[in-house]
Amino acid sequence: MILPLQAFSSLDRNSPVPLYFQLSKIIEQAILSGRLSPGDRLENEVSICARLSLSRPTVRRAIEELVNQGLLVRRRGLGTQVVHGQVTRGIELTSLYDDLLRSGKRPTTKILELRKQKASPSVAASLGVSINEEVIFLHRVRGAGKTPVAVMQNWIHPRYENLLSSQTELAGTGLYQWLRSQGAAIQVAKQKIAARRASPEEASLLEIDKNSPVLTMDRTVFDNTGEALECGQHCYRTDLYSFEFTIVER
Amino acid sequence: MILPLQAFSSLDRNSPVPLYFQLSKIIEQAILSGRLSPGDRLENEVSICARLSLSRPTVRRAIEELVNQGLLVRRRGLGTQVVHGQVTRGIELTSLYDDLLRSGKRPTTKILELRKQKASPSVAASLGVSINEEVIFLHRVRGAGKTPVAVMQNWIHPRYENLLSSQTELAGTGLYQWLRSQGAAIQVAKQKIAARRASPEEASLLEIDKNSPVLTMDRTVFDNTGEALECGQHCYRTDLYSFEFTIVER
DNA sequence: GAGTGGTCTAGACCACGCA
DNA sequence: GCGTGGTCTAGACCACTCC
Repeated sequence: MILPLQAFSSLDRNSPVPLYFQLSKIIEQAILSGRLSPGDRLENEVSICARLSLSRPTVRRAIEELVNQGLLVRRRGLGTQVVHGQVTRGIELTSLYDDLLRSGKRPTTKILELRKQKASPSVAASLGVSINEEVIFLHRVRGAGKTPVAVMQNWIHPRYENLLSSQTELAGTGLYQWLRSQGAAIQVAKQKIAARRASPEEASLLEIDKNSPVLTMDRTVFDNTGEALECGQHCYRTDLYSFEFTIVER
Repeated sequence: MILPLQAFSSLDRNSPVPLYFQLSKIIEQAILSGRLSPGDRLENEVSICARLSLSRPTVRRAIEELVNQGLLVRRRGLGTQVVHGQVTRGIELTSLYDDLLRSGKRPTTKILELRKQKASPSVAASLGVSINEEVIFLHRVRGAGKTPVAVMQNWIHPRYENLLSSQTELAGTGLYQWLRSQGAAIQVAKQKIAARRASPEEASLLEIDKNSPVLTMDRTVFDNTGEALECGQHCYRTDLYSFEFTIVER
């Protein structure tokens, strides 16, 4: 099966959106909508170039995006095919707030603490500040509707000090959304996912039995200058949250 | 600080290894070895091109690899810099066996079951076979030295039927290593990480208390034809295992 | 031999950040 | 205005797979 011509009518060469990105989204849409099914072969690169009057590097880059997302596989001499299996979003740099929104839940936030705090050695190391320098400490319970989902502790770099007076915005959005609104260009995150028993305090906040298992994520986030923005320790109810993602062999 | 010239002496234009890959490894090595420190600026692209007699797309591709690994960040008009923070390997398509080896442990395997089994509805869906078609079922305990680390159940596509007579090789290597030795080109994996209480059987196999938390991973692996190779449900001791990785905003 | 993706070149022009 | 990365072109040659 071949990607139908009709799908390509919408390339806009005057758009600020790069051509490779437009094309990538068009093909992605063809896959997600089912017009291209698992196992189907994509039209070959050279032919796409000809039909769309694009150069081959541009077309290759569009396809590459989807290969890196795990939607397509390429084999030299054979062609490009749609991967089988359910489509799963990769882990992206989103906050739990966005995740809940996307899955149709109504995200809620209870801010337990928002204050300055001297950096512990581990927080100082993560954020690249001196030990005992003051950083912003944020302690929240995130929920879906009336159900608590996660207890989150974040330590934010002191250059975002005005977070201290933004409690209201913070309650209505995610931390990342707020950081972006401050001009931060979030780019890289290093994270660790593990599990343990809930502490008594966590159990009570999450409304689960003492000693229940919780899923934990420790994460440090960097911006496009390569400097740390914030680090956090989060713990999630195991009955309401898990991490799904796709990895691709390079 | 500028990447020193000397580092570039080793480009081999006759090697089958692509130039962009060679260059990428050279820069990566400069970062990992500390010759380039977090915050350091990389020499600009055009100048690298000139010095190495490479075209700009080739140099860009090399740098791009490292940006996608979260080692570098680029800013238009400003340059390319090394990201702060510890370097963490991304999650790769490796088996627990490889993970243990890399961290200096001595991986052990106890195979509990290796036999044909009719596919359950969910296994059939994952592997893309008919319900009740026979697949290969593999049940193992993986350990480090004498300590059990994970209980792993895998269901392998019936086209790898000769796994049934490879119990010995399997005990000494990882499943993925065996699959590759059969010509499988593992390419994409879709996985879910979660946590729950251990079942009584799991607790006994992992030598942990009943109801202890375990970290779980469900994974389906696809080859370069886009077809499923195997799917598995694994559960890990939380005191011995966690998942670390880096994600990059696209 | 024909068809496919993989690598590479040598440019071009643009958008952005800064002085 | 200048230097940086971001996008794009129009080719070239190669490696692999299948017939």
